[in-house]
Amino acid sequence: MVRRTKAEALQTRAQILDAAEQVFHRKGVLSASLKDIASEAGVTRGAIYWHFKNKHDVFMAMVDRSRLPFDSLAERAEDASEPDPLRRLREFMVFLLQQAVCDPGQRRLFEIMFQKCEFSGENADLLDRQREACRDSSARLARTFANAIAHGQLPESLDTGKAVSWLHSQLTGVIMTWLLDPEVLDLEREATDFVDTCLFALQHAPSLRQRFGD
Amino acid sequence: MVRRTKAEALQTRAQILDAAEQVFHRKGVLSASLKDIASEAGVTRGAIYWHFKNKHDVFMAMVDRSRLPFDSLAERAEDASEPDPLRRLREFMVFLLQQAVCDPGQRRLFEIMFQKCEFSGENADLLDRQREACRDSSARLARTFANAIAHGQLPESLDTGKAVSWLHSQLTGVIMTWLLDPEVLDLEREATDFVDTCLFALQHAPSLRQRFGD
DNA sequence: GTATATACATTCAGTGATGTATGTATAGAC
DNA sequence: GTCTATACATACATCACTGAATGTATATAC
Repeated sequence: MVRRTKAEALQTRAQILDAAEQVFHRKGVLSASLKDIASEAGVTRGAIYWHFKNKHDVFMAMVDRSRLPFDSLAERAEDASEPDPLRRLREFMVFLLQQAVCDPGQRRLFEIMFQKCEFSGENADLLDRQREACRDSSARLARTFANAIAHGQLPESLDTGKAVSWLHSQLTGVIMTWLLDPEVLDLEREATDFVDTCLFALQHAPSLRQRFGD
Repeated sequence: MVRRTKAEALQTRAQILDAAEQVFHRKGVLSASLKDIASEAGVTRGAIYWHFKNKHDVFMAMVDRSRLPFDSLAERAEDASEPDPLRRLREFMVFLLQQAVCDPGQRRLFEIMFQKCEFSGENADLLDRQREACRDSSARLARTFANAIAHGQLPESLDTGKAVSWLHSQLTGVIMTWLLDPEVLDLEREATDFVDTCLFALQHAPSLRQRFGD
């Protein structure tokens, strides 16, 4: 059977990306061959080369496809008319962590990016894109902090730059640590405590305040 | 020229490991070929196959070689007779971060492990070893915390298990974030503030205390 | 209804990497 | 001084993967 309809072709494309996710997760992005992906998807390499330029292209498409559903939540926190931005931020962080635990696809993606991917050669630009995404979310965080400060939920003297990179490190680190050893951490249970600890430090730690010596 | 003396052979071995570190860092562990490493080291693949079984063996040897010099510092913090364990812990953490910034070899190692390595196939056991190392250092941290609690430097109600994994996440995260975007973080300057924020949370955050509901 | 572009499957040549086998000159044991 | 194990270099066979070329049957445009 050949020459599917357009809808079927789109489905084939999606199958390939699903298969790629599985195979990348199982064997690593570089160790995975297009043959592996093809047989996992139930097609031949020809189908992959029809839809994509090469393996790197498949990988990029797979990453792009998972534009996180977090945007809407994050946007509410940085909305200036939001009366309780800190609570939104808390919700967002907890949701992010819970999602990593409960959504297998999300977890697989994290594992691929953190453990099953070599950022070298062609994949090096993936690092650039992560950097950009990181800066984007940092800008959002900064706006959220400003919002919370305006509402008296965070101290005015908070060094927002420091606080942003600090909070970012937190989230990255806890996800990494959990991925490495899920037995030890039990992220699902401790997510709220973890987030609360972060927020507590933001509110009260003197070392996150601005310095006068600068 | 062939058949070097034993000392020269050891030096050749070290050269190969140095070269491997460079090439792994530049091209990624999996993308790097033994030919690359050999020419970087100024030898042929024959020399590598004499000293090592295969590329994976080279990689393992390279990782093992860098048994961190942190042990002595960490040991002092968990020594029960240490009068100021929290200060030792602080010193240790600051030293760790400063080392990541200032020692290029250390930084290269971090970048290789975090960004230039696929933990799949043969490399999967590297993950296991990291997990073990992580558990080891967690046990040390737990002893250090107990020590600090005994000295009244941390609250008795501190949930040490939670605190350990929390602190571990911190360090992992800040190193990852810094590696991803050194421009944004300036870890060298902010290392002490970062550590102080961690310690502050340990001392004061209610969400790191034990719960009665359990 | 025909033509053409589409959505793949199949085949093939080329490439680079690996592991091993072999060559070789010397260090060190005796 | 001879002999053997050592410390490599060189040469070779193999293999998997890639990318492109070709084949082909059918949607779809007209």
